Order: sequence, then C-alpha cells, then structure tokens
Amino acid sequence: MGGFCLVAFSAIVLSEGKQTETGSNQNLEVLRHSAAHVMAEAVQAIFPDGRFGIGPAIKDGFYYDFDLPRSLTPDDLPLIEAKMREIIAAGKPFLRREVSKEEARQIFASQPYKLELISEIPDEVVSLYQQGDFVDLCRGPHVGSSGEIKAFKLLSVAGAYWRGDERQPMLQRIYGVAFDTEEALSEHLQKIEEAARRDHRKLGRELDLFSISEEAGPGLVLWHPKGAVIRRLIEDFWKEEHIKRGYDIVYTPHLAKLDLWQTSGHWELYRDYLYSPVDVEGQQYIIKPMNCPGHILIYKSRLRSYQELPLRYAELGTVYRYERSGVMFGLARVRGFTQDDAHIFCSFDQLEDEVVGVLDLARFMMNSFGFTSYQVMLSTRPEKYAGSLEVWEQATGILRQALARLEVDYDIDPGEGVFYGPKIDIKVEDALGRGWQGPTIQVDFNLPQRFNVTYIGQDGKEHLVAMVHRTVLGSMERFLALLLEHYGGAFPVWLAPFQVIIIPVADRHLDYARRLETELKDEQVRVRVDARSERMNLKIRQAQLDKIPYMLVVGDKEAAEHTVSVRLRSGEQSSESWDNFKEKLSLAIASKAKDLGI
RNA sequence: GCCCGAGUAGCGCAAUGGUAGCGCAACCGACUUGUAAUCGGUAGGUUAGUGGGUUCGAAUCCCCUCUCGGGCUCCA
Repeated sequence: MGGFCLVAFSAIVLSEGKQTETGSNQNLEVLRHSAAHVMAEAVQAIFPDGRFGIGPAIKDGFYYDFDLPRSLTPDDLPLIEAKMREIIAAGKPFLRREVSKEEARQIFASQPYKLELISEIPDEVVSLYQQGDFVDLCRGPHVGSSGEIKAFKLLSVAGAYWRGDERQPMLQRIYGVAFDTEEALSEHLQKIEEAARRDHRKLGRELDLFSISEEAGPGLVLWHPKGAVIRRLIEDFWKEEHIKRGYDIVYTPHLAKLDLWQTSGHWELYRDYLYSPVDVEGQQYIIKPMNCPGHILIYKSRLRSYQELPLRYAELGTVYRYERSGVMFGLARVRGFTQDDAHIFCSFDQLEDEVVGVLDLARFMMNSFGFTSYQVMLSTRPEKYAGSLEVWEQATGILRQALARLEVDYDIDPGEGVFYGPKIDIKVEDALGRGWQGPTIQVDFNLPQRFNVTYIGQDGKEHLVAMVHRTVLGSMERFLALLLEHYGGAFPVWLAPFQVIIIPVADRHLDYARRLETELKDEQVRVRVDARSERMNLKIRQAQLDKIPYMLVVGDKEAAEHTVSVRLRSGEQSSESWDNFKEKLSLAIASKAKDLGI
C-alpha cells in the first residue's frame, strides 16, 4: 500500500462522511495513526522548520516521513520519544475540522508536500486534525486525546523517497510500534528478539552452514560442508520427485553467446541485471541470468511432434544477476543463485493440466519441508505487456481455473504480472514476517515467438508452443534461508546435517561408540562419535548448540546391556535398546517426521 | 543506486586523542568424567583498505573506497 494514498484518499472518504467500521483491529490502527501524529508534533517541536510528508499506520505500528534541516541519528529517537511522552501526558485532544482547499493551502503554505497532496484531492473540502500545535491534513479518524496512546516505541530511522519514487527527494522516516497495552508491546518486542535469534544469517554462521566472503564478493555464497549436506538432500529429493512427475533433467552451460540473449530479449529488456560480456575469440559471451534459452535450444535441437508434448525440462540451474548494492540480503537475495527451474513446452490445450500439475507439485514441496502457511498470489496483466489482450485473458483464466481445481485460496495482485504473461507466486514468510517469493509459475507468450518454438500438430502444420517457466522451491539459497528461519536451525531429522552424535562417557567406551557408529553409517545415517578427550557435559552442550536431533550417551551400563541413553535436542531423555532406537530412527527419517518421535 | 548507522583476533564485545584488552573458539598439557561450559598454560590484531588528511601523537577527528546492518527504490 502506498502510504501517500492514505492521506490523499483520506479527505475523499471524509467528505462522504463515512466512518463506520469499528473493531479492535480498527481501533489499533487508529491508535497507531494517532501515535504518528504525536510523533510528528514532537518532531515539529524539535525542528520547527521541518517539512512533513505522510504518516500512516502500518502493521504493528506507524511511521512518519520528514524533511529536516539535518539528518536524524538513532540518538535522536530517545529525545523524540521523551517529547512524545510529554505530549501524551498533556492529554491533548485531537480536533477535527473541515476547511476549503483554499484555506488549507494557506495553512500549509510552508509545507510543499502537503500542498502537493491538497492539489491532488478532487473535493473542494478537506479535513484537518489538530492536537496541540500540530495540524495535519488527514482523513482520520483519531483517538480522542493524545492521552489515549500508552504503549509505543520508536524503532529506527531510515531514508524513504517521497511517494516511493527514487527521482523524488529522500525524506527521513521514523518507524515506531504501538499497542494498546504495555504487555502487548513488550510481547511484540520479544517477538522481534526471537526473530533475531532465528535470523538465517546468524544461524548460518553459528551452525557453520555457509558464508559470504568479502574476498569472493558480496552476494556470492560459499556453501560449507554442513550447508552443502542440506542442499544435497533438498536437491536429491527434488530430482527424485521431478522424475516421478514426468520431468526430464537437463544441464545447460553457464556462459552463452550474447546473440542468444539478444534473441531472447534479455539483452534489451533485462540489461540492468546482466554482467558485462566477455570476449571469447572475438565473440561476445555473457554469463547466464536465466535458464530458459538453454532449455529452448534443447527443445529446438530437432523438430517436435505434438505427440511428444508436454515436454518438461528441469534443471538446478545456477544463474548470475547483477543486484544493486544495498539490496542483497543474506541468502535471500544474492547475485549468484541456483534456481530449481523447469520449462514446460506444451500445447495451449494442455496448459491448464500442466499448471495444475505444477501447483500440486509446489504444494507438495511446501508441505514436505514443513511450510504450512504461505500466500498464493495471482498476478494479472501489467500496463506494458507482450501478446494480445485475448491471449492474456485466456491464460489468466487458465491460471484461475487451475487454482480453483485445486481449491487453493489466493489473492490477486493486479497488474503485477510479468510483461510476457500472467503468473502465480507463492510467498513464504521469514522470521520477521517478511514475505519472500518461493515457488512461481509463469506463462510465457514472448519467448516461444522470439525463438519460434513450435511443434508439428496433428494437422501437419507448425504451431507455437505454450511455455511455462516455474520453480517449486524458488532458489536453493533463498529456500535454505526460509527453511533455517522456519525451523530456527533445528531441522527435522531427514534434513539435519548430523542426525546422531554418539557421546562416550569415558574413553573406555569408545569401542562401543565406534561399533554403533559403524552400524548407523552402514544404514546411511549421518552420525559421528565425539571422541575428544573432553567432559561429557561439554560435548552435550555443544551438540545442543549444534541442534543435533539425537545424542546417544554411552557408558558402562549401555555397553553391558547393548542399549543407548537417548537425549533429544529438546532435552528429553530415555533409555532404549539399540535395535529399538535404530528402528525408531529409521522410521523418523523415512517418514520425514517433523518431531523426533522418541 | 539512495538515506542513516556500523566495521577492533575466527565469533561476541571493551578501549572516544596518549602507539589495543576481555570472554568464547584455536593450540599445548593435566583430568576419564553419567545428561547444557573441568583446570592450567600458549599463541593470535600494522583496529575493513599495503587509501588520503588533521595532530607531537589517531582504533578514536575529517575525506575517499569497500563491506555489513536498518529502510527506500528495484526484484523475469
């Protein structure tokens, strides 16, 4: 939601005199919006010459954008907070009044941003809210008095372009959170702390899964052995499932002639994301940003009959894209990443079944990895688009139909489709509730035409194929980030880099420990013995920190009775006969169980 | 790319103008331990940059560059 709309539309709604809905969510939103006004008043008191942008309520809180004579630093926040508390303690009433636009222009004569907003309001009457010395152009509603705002905290300052447009001046935005009780506030702050503990960047280092080295370059991921184990398991599972579902696995080169990317249109339309060409014997090549042209060339390596369709080419394809500095984010947004890509070539008649198949696969993948809540978005035709309106309508209808057939709940993202076709995106949330695009299903009307990708139909004539680009995880990098945050690093057994660690009580128990290790290794279990001459307590602690699912403590008793003392990373303990444990373990692994089942 | 902040040993941090210190980790040694940190010792940094400046003196102040973090923009 563009913040400025809130204000711009506010007066419209007001002039109709409609403020009907009530309810606690609504009340919280009002409270947060009022907190934004109080913050603006505080900032005005500190910076009398400040210019004001907009200040809406957002999820959990509010922000306000300012244009101030100097930069704000985090040190300013406590000062502004203190001023806000004064305003709150004073219990200033929020006064609403309606004035003509002309009058409003006089009131906001020194406020260029407000004047801009006023000029875009179609009505002749606008509404103002005032508390203390601060007057704002605003639809409202607001709380009765600043005294009603109790639990709030300012979190951060950030730059934000006026109206979200990078050609416009950059304002300073202060973010805050507000709740109706102190308890709710501190609960929320605790949630933020918990999210920081689940941050995949932190867990990645702590669990020794991956790193991003300044020496290699930003946005380029180094997968450490334990991270690589998880990736390998994901990839193996992915490949197996794709083969089951009629995909062919292919490989394509990482470098290809520039001409190919000119044909595909990427050179023209996607150039900002491409790395500079390299010269190979006088020919220009670029490193691939996408896998599609490669798959198309495989398709086009010979004439195709309708009888072969659909053809589904899948590749764990590593691509490189230039991302502007400042947009990289851990594993979730990088410059080199491996997509779990596939391209489906089919006839238009087959499109719906194919989309259903992909949707079902995406859902299966999400469930297999434990993601139970995700958001499905259908993105429709943008303003700039390739192909005819009619084809777009038809394809969008097919996507809708596919969603309906699988009874998937979804939201519509109007105009957010790619220029070459409509798409379905699945968004997964990270620990802080930020949504990341994982699986995506995109219909393409553009590439088949550009590359003349055809098949010979029953009628003996050439027909253009329908093409679907799709991922069912997204990319290995982003998917690992989401998995890490989802599980807080405590992976289900089937994905855990180490599934079992054997901890001998004393050195004399090493032989027994080794015997167990060998048996488990024979069954492909990822196991090791902690044979260091350290105290058992230390080994347990470290295994806990490593979030290893099963710790087997073995001493005299176990060796004598052929048992193991099982400690789960949850802290639960039990004594099990060796065979019994092995059976439960293999069951937990095979069933991809989310809990440890002992 | 833009705004703000930060960068000190592998990690977490201290030292705010007087030539760097702590904890964990690492290494060595002792201990052989029953469910989340045994004890002792050793070594490790030209303070992001084989950048520039101010100063008698810079981790500390200023400029440039790089990287990271919070946002904005972008995200086929």
